[in-house]
Amino acid sequence: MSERRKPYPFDQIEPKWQTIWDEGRAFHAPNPGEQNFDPKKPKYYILDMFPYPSGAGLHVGHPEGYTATDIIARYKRMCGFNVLHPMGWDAFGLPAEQYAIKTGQHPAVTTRDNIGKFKTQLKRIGFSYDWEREISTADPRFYRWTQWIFLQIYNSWVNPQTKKAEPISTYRGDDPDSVRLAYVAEVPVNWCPDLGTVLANEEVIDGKSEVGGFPVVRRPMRQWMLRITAYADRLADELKDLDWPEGIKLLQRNWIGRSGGAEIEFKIENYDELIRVFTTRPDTIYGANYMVLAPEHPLVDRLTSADKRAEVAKYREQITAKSDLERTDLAKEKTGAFIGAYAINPVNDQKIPIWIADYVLMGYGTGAIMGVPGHDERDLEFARKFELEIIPVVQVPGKTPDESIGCLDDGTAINSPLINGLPTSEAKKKIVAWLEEKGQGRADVRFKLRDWLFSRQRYWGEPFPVVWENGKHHSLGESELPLVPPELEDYKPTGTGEPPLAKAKDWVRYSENATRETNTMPQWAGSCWYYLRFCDPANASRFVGEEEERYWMGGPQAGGVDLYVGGTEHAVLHLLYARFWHKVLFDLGYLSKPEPFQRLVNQGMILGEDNRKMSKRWGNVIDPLDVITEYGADALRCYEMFMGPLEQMKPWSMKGVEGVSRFLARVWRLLMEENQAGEWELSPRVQDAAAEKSQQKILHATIKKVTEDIESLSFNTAISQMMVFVNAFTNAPVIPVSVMRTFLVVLSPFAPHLAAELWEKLGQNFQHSLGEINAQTWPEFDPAPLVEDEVEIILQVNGKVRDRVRAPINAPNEELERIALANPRVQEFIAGKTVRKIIAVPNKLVNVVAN
RNA sequence: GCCGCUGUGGCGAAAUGGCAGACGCAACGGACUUAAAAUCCGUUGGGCUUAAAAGGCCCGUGCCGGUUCGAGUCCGGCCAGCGGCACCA
Repeated sequence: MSERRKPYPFDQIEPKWQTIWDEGRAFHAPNPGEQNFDPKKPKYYILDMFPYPSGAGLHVGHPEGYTATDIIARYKRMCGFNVLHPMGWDAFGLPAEQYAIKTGQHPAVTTRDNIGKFKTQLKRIGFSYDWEREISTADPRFYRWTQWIFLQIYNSWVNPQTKKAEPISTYRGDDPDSVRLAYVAEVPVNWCPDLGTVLANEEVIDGKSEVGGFPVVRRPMRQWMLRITAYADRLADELKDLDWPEGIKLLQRNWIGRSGGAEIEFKIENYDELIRVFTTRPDTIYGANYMVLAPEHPLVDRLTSADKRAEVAKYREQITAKSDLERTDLAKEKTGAFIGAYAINPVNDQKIPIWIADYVLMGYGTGAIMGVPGHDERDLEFARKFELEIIPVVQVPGKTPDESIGCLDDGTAINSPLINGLPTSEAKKKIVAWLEEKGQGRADVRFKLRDWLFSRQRYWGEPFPVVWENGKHHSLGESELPLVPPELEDYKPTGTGEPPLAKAKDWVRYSENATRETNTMPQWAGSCWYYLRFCDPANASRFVGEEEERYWMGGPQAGGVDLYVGGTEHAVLHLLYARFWHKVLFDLGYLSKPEPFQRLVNQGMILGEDNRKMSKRWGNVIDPLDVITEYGADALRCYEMFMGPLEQMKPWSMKGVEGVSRFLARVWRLLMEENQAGEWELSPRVQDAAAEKSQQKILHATIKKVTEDIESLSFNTAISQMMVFVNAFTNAPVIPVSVMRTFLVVLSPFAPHLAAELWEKLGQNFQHSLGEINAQTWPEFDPAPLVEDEVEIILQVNGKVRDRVRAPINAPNEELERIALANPRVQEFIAGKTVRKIIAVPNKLVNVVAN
C-alpha cells in the first residue's frame, strides 16, 4: 500500500500561509485611534454565531457558515472595507458541568481544553479571524460585564409613557421592585429533575428538555425573571427594519404572538366582583351566552355557589392531576363544570352562566373568556358538549345566518342591535367605543410571549450580582464585579431545586445578615451581548468603548452587525433574547442602534451521505479534520460552498469533495508543472503575453459572475463559473500572466492558501512588486470584452425552438422578423398556415405565431 | 388543525417570464501507459424514426387547471417531504 500522491502540495502550502498570516497579523482589524486605522474606510462587521466548545470538536456544520463569512470578509477587505470578523466561545454550558460531575475535573479546565482544540481546528481551515479579539463568555474579564449588564436591567424599568427603559430612580411609585426589568417571582416553572434545574419555555419541547430530552414538570418556584414582555411590541414591530429571512421574522412574530382586541368587564349577579375577559372579536359579544374561567382563576372560590362546591372541587382536582401535555392535548373532548354563578352581558343585560374549563388557560389574556359558540370553534365544541345555546351574530358572505355558525371569518353583524349590518372591522370599533363609554371595556393588546425565566440551578454559569437581606434583594455595586463562583468539590444538583452554589457556605455568606443569590444565569446570557464585546474586547473600564461601539455598530441601518450567519435553531431563542438586551441598553443610552443584527442568513444543515442527520447513531458523521488531511482545507472550504445554496439543507458527498479537489489541482497545474526530479516549478506556458480576446472575455465574465454571486451569497455558482474559467484554459498553449493574476485574486476568498502560493510563485518569476495577494484590490469588471458584434437569435414557431441564427447585435426588430420569416426551418413550420403575430425580443429571440 | 419552506436527470444542482438540465458527481467510450492509478478528450433526460450514423420529430421541471406569443419561473386548486406553532380566546 503506497500513499496516494497528493494532487497538489496543499499539505505544505496550507500550514505555511497560516503561519505567515498569523505572524503578520494579517487579519487584524484596527480600532479607531489604533495604529493603521484608516477613518476613510467604511466598516463591515461580519459575524458568525460563536460555537459552544464541546469535547467532540468541530463538525462539518461549523465550517459551512464560517467559510461563507470568511469569503465575504476576505472579499470586503479587498473591496476596501475595514472588516471586523471575530471569533469567540460560548463557554458556559451544561456539558462541561456534567463532565465535572462525572470526573471531578473543574469545568474551567474542561472548557479551556476544548477551546484550545476548537481554535486549533479553526485555524487549520484558514479562516481570517482577528484572533486578537477572541473572547470567552466564561472568562471573568467577560462575564464581569455580563453581570454589569444584568445590573443595568435590574436597575431599570419601562416607563409606560415613553415605552422605553429608564433608570429605576425615575420611577415615582412606592414599590420599585414591582416594576424592575429583572424581578423575582414565585411562578410555575419548567422543572427538570434529571438536569436538576428549571428551564425557559423556549427550552422545553413537547414536555421534554431541549438538552438531553428529559421529562419536565410544572412546579411553582421562586425565580428570577426578565420582563421581556415589556418589549413585546417593539420586538415584533421593529423586525420590519431588518434584512432577515421572512420566515425567521414570522417565527419570531408568532412566538411573540401579538393580538389586538378588547378587554371587557362583565358584572356578576349578586357580587361586587367583575370578570375581565380578553377577546379579539368584541363584535361577537351578542353571541356570548356563557362565560368560562380557567380552573385556577382566583375568583372561582368566591363565586362558586354552595350546591356546586363539591362538583367544582372535584373538577379542579382532576385538572391538577393532569400533566401539561395531557391538558393541552387537542384531540381530547372538552370538559368543564358550572359554578352556579351568573354574569351579566353588558350589551343586552342577559344573565349568562359561568363555567370553569381547562381549555381556558390562566396564563394567557385574563384567564377568562366570553363563550361565543357561534363563532369560535372551541366554544362551539364546548357548547355542543354541554348543550348551551348557539347563536349566530356574524353573517359570513355567501352564507345564511345558520350556515355562518362555526365560521370565524369576518362578515356582517346580525342579531346585534348596536351594530347590526356593520362589517366586522367597524363593528369591533363601535362596540369597543360603546363599552369604553360605559366604563366596561377598552381596546387592548395581548401577547403570547411570557417573561423570560432567567435563573438556573447550575454551577457553570454567571452568578447573579445580588444579595438577600431580610427577605429582600439588592444589587452589588459595580466595583464588586466580577463576582466569581466559588470553588466546589461537588457540582451535583441538590435535587431539591436548591442550586449547587448554596453548598459553598462561606461564599454564600455575604455579611452578618446578608447572603448571596445562589442561582446562576442561563447560557443565553453571554450570547446576548458578545457581539458588542468584539468591538473592544480588552476594555477594562467599560463593557465596550463608546467610540469603538459607534464605529463598528453604527451606520445608516437599524442594526450594527452588517451580516450575521448561523443556524435556524436560534431563530427564536438567542435572536430574541439578544434583541431584547440590545434594546434595553439602547434605551439606557449605551448603544447607537436599536437593533443588533441588520442582516441575518441561516445556513442549512449538512446531512450525512445517507441523507440522514449526522449522528454517531447512524455512523455517518464526517470529521472536517479528516477531510483536511486527505484533500486540504481549501478543498473543504470550496466543497462546502459548492454543495448547493448556503441556506438549503444538503447531504455530504465525499465524491463531491474529490471533484472540487480536482478543480483546485487543475488550477495548480495551470501554472505549475512537475520537472524530471519530481519538483513543481512554474509552467513554461505561463508567459508575459497579451490575452486573446476570448480569454479576456471569459476572465471578465468570471469577475462579473463571482462578484455578483459573492454579494448574493450564491457561492455554489461562483465556483461553477471559476471551473468554467479553468476548463477554458486547460489546453491553452499560452497562459497570460496578467489574466492569471486577476483570476487568483478572484479565487482567493474561496481557496486562500492555493491562491496565495500561486500568487507568490508568479511574483517570483515575473518580478512584480504587488505585495501579498491579500493586499490586492478586488478587480473591476470591464464590460467591453463581453460585447460582441453578433449574437445568437433563437427562432421559434408557436413557442417552440426551430432554429438559431447569428445576427448583428442590436438588430432592429423589423430585421429580426425578416430573418425569421426567411429562415427555411421557420418556413417549414409555417407552411400552409397564416402568420398571426411576430414577437421579437432584441438580441434574444423571435417567435412566429401561426395557425 | 394553522403558518412557513421545498419538490427539476441515476445523484448534488443551474436557469432577470425567452434554448430546461450550466458546473460537479457517477456511468460509458477513447487517448497516454507493459499495466494500473493519475491526467486529457468525448458521450450521457426519456421515447420515436433509421440497418447504422447523421439528421429529424414527440414528450419532459410533484399533480390538475389558468394567465401569456412563450411558464421550472406568475396566478388558483391539490399531493408529498421538511420545519415551526399548537385549546393563545
